Amino acid sequence: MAEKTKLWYLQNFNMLEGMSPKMMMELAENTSMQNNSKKEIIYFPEDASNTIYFLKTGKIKIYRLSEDGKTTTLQLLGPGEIFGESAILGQDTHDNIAEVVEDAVVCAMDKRDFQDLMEKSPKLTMSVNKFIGWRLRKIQAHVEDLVFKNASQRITSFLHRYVETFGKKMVDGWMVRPFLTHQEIADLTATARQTVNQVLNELAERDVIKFSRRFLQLKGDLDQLET
Amino acid sequence: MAEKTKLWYLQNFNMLEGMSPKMMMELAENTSMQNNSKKEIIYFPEDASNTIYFLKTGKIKIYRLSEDGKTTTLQLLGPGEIFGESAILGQDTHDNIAEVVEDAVVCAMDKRDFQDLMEKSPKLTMSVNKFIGWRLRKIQAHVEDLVFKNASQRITSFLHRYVETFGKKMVDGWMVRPFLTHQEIADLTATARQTVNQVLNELAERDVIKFSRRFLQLKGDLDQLET
DNA sequence: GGTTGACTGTCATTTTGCAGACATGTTCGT
DNA sequence: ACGAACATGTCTGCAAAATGACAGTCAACC
Repeated sequence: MAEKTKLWYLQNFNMLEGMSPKMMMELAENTSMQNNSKKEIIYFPEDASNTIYFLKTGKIKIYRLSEDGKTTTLQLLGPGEIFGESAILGQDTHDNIAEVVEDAVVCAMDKRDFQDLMEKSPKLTMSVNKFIGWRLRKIQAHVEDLVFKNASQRITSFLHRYVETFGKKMVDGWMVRPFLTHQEIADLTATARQTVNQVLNELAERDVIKFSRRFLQLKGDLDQLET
Repeated sequence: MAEKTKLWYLQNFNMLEGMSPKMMMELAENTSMQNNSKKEIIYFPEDASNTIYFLKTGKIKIYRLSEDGKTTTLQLLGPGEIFGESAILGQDTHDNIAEVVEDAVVCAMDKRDFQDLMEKSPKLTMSVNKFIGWRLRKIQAHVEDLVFKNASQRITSFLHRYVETFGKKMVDGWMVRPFLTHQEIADLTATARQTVNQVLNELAERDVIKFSRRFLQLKGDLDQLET
């Protein structure tokens, strides 16, 4: 495959910013690409974690199941994010599930290759550390939300983050498309489907948002979605 | 100070296992020791994170406050654990509070020194990654507990972990001393003080445990503390 | 050794949001 | 164009636990 195309794999990843072109080439050389469509599972818990993934386009969710079949989503990832990082954190199996939420292009790299590169480049190591730290903060904030906020606050502030991350700014507010199902939002916020529905309709009532299955529109400013 | 004493600083840290003696000397050289007594704060959020800490003896809790003064404890750390790791994860401030729960000996090392050593030793880097991965798993399990378990299950399984980690095995069960206050347990399990009291008394009723302010005794096997 | 402050034990009260049930609406495949 | 599968809207009851209030206990420190 043409080198240019290979390099394209690795564009738009914050984590790799500032790496030397030579390094990037080497990385790209070891990377392969796959197309995954909605509902495909990338890995299960107990699967060997030999691979680290770069999400080029689409959305992936990382979630967990309880014994009695309930679901909670730990993270919703968009373009530019990395997942399956347990591979480079010295763990040989995954402990959660990665599933495609929205058709995705994923770049995969063997953990050994990546670790070799890390040994050669302290700069890469630093970037990885930074990324992990950022991930750690995010999940701590998640805990904080679960403990301090009630159901509807969790839903509202999730919407805030969601619109901020995935939305497009318009003259009169924000637009996100496509949107998630109520059940998906419930799993992300540790609430019940019915509660999500209720809160969403309340917000629509107050004319803060407008939504349907395929889009969500925020009228006006992001900070209406507070508390 | 005598080199032997310096080296003592760094014994019993899983993370440092398998490091070369030379490396250990270098690490020890850059380490200083401090005694901290109960209720002392080691760092606050927004404090610059220039230091990484090794907990030699005692207990430290890492916690967060909400705007309206509520508390939740993210982690309770015992001898052999590391904290303040955000320093090596490329973040320049802390985002939570580290407080001494039980008189502690803490070894402190400047993050720059530590990072220099990491650059020299890929082995150390690997260990650090492993440690971070482990920390990440722990907090993900915490989230899972919060979402899937109810208050009394959280309290019981916290007791399980607590006894396992800090208790001494006896002929007829386990003993932990000193014990935590009900409020501290409440903060760790995201429950109310009164609920902790209730659950504890229930367990005592069923003759599974016996406790007072200063100790907790588990009669028989750990797996009585399940679900 | 008595007073102060922290911790424990136990109520009654109130709230939140989950669960179940079911109707309606939408999408997609054939 | 039809029906199955999936998604949304809405109601009702219920239960877990937080909250608030207060009495009893313990320990430490003048």
